[in-house]
Amino acid sequence: MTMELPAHSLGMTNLSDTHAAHVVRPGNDIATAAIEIGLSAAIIAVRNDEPEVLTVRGTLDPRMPKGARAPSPSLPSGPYSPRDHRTLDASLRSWVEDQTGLGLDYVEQLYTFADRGRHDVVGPHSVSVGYLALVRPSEADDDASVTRWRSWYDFFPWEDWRTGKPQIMSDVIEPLLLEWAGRDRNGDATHPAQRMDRLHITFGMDGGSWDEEKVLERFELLYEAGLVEEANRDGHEAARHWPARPSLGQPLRFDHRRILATSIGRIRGKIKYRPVVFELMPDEFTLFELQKTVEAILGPHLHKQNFRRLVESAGLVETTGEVRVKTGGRPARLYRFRRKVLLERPAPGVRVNLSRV
Amino acid sequence: MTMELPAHSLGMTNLSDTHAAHVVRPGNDIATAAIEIGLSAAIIAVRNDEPEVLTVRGTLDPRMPKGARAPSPSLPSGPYSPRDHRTLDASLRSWVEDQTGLGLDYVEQLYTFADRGRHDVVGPHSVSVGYLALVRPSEADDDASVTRWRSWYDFFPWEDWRTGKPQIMSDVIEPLLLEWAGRDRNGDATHPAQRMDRLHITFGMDGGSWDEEKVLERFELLYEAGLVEEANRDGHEAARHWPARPSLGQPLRFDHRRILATSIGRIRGKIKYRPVVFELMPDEFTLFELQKTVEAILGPHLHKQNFRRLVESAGLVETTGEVRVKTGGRPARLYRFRRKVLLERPAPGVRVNLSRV
DNA sequence: CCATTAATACTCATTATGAGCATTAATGGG
DNA sequence: CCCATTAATGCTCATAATGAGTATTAATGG
Repeated sequence: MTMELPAHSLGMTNLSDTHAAHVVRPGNDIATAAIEIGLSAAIIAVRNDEPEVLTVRGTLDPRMPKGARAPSPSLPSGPYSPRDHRTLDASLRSWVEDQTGLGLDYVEQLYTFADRGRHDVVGPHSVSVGYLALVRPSEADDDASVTRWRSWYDFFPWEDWRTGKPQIMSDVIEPLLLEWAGRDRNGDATHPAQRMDRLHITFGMDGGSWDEEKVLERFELLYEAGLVEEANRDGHEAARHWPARPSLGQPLRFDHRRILATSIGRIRGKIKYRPVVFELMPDEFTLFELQKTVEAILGPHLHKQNFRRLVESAGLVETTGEVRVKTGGRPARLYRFRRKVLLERPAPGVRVNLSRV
Repeated sequence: MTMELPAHSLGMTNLSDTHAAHVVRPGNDIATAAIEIGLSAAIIAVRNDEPEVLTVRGTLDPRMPKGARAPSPSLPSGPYSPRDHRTLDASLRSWVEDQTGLGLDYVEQLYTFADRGRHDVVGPHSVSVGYLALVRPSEADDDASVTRWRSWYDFFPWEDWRTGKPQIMSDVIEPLLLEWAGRDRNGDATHPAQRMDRLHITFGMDGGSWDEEKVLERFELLYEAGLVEEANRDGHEAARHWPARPSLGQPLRFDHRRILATSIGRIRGKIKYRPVVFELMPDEFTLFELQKTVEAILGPHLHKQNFRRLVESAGLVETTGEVRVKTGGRPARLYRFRRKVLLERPAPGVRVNLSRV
């Protein structure tokens, strides 16, 4: 048997040139500072073709001074309590159910962050474990007054390419980023166009292309450039370079916008090679409804006939025998997810490609 | 523009049917049990076409009774100390350098585990963050007496398909797993062939195919079945069902074999779509050396001519102009990684496919 | 000088992918 | 009741990507 390999990558190559003495300490003794672990979940649903995330309203602390602004909303979150739960997952589900009433089905751990100085909290050191959860529209009711479903583009307006390049990119972001890149040379001449390279890769500026998966990279760059409110909040040095204090998109508390960025990037990537869309669909749906859900997440428009061909030929769905009539045209057949594909999958790994990008 | 979507997945669908009362608690207060965070790294290198991992020898504690067995080796690891390091990464690099003298370049966070009862440690609760690091063979010297490079197949002999299906699969593992699956029905009749389904997916038994990326899933299944030493060590119930106490592969301390399993699965997956192989290569190499490194990781043999075609057409490498002579045949041109591809990458995400598997 | 061993160059059949064109079947108005 | 409109479906086609195989070329070691 032979395989083919794909071809490239951003390569998370971190160049740390630290080379200390070769002191070798055997064994490993775990004994150090006590830390708190916060679990946060970006809970995603697609409702009316709009990708949404469940937020918890920023409530105004009654002890706060009059006229203080309500704090930013946050993602459902809470501490990990090993006393009550054996695993992080279990703890998260429990917290989410307490806070939102939602029983989660699909849950995926994203990343563990521990940036000191990237929260507006004081107190003990905390490490933050981010999760992604997907729920079906039927689960996503709007009753609660404390939680609220919001379009994820409220927080990342520059990610909304559903109708072409968003205005905010050309009008606001690109000029500001160019200015930021311009300040690059002032620093050290060792890295000539380091910043422009990053803009090229992450924002597709200067002739690059837009990679809809690089949501986190873009947010991190905007944070570093001091262009999102969180950077200002955290007292990030770069934020002081802007006299006008620009603030792009709605901020979230703690590092929650970073977790949401990670989630969006992850789901955009995963939807392309794993049948996760079905976690967002009701039991029965038309192929076009399925397509619109995928498009809500990815942005660009898919070729309808080819989408149908792909989904059907891959055996992902089976018809229910019924049709939906009020489509505006010819009635559409209803389908359901064929769970059996999960058992049939041929040789998933055979699709080698080295770095196709 | 239109895109195509791939088609399936194991879908980490966790069915939690917990549906508590819809108690909604606003805000989010972080305040709970103090926990320790352990960082561990699976440091990988390919030396002489053998995929290896750096281990720290299990030293015999002098207080231990005479004749006690030396504890299992472990991965380089240590606690996260927020006082000394701002990020988890920084802390990890520092620990690794202390323990092994290695300055890491490519580092990637894998997963955060927190299974109470899955360590042989007593004391405070600890959460474990696993990392994957890749180093070049030139970095991987064998001097130290405390650390040791070992083939990763020492720990996962069933993963070694380089010369076809490994003996241990047919002779030992499959029979034991079938026995385990047989005990399934005894439990509840609600899940008829649940275990067989899992064997079908993870081990390709009963007509399924072997997915070289499912390293973690296989290890977890063996753990659950009580077939790896760690399950016995942790007092896992399933381990008691085996009178003969089978133990497959070399065990590691704590949950380190799980972290290594995650690493192998991750790198096997990633090498197919990101140019991470080059993190394992010296500056100059022949295309066949590159291929052998990929094969060390993936197992199956690649078609030589097609591999060359892929790598060259993707613009991943450029020739140095020199050749290597002692190849055993015609001299081979030397190549180096073309770092510029990282800036050229077209539209990486355009490769939509929904779930191609 | 020749047999052996790889490296490298090409060719070919099959599939996968990206785009259109054509047909079918509801709906809402004359 | 017929027709224009709007989608859902069905099919065809050109091109690119993949998996395999055959043919050459250039060292090395008797």
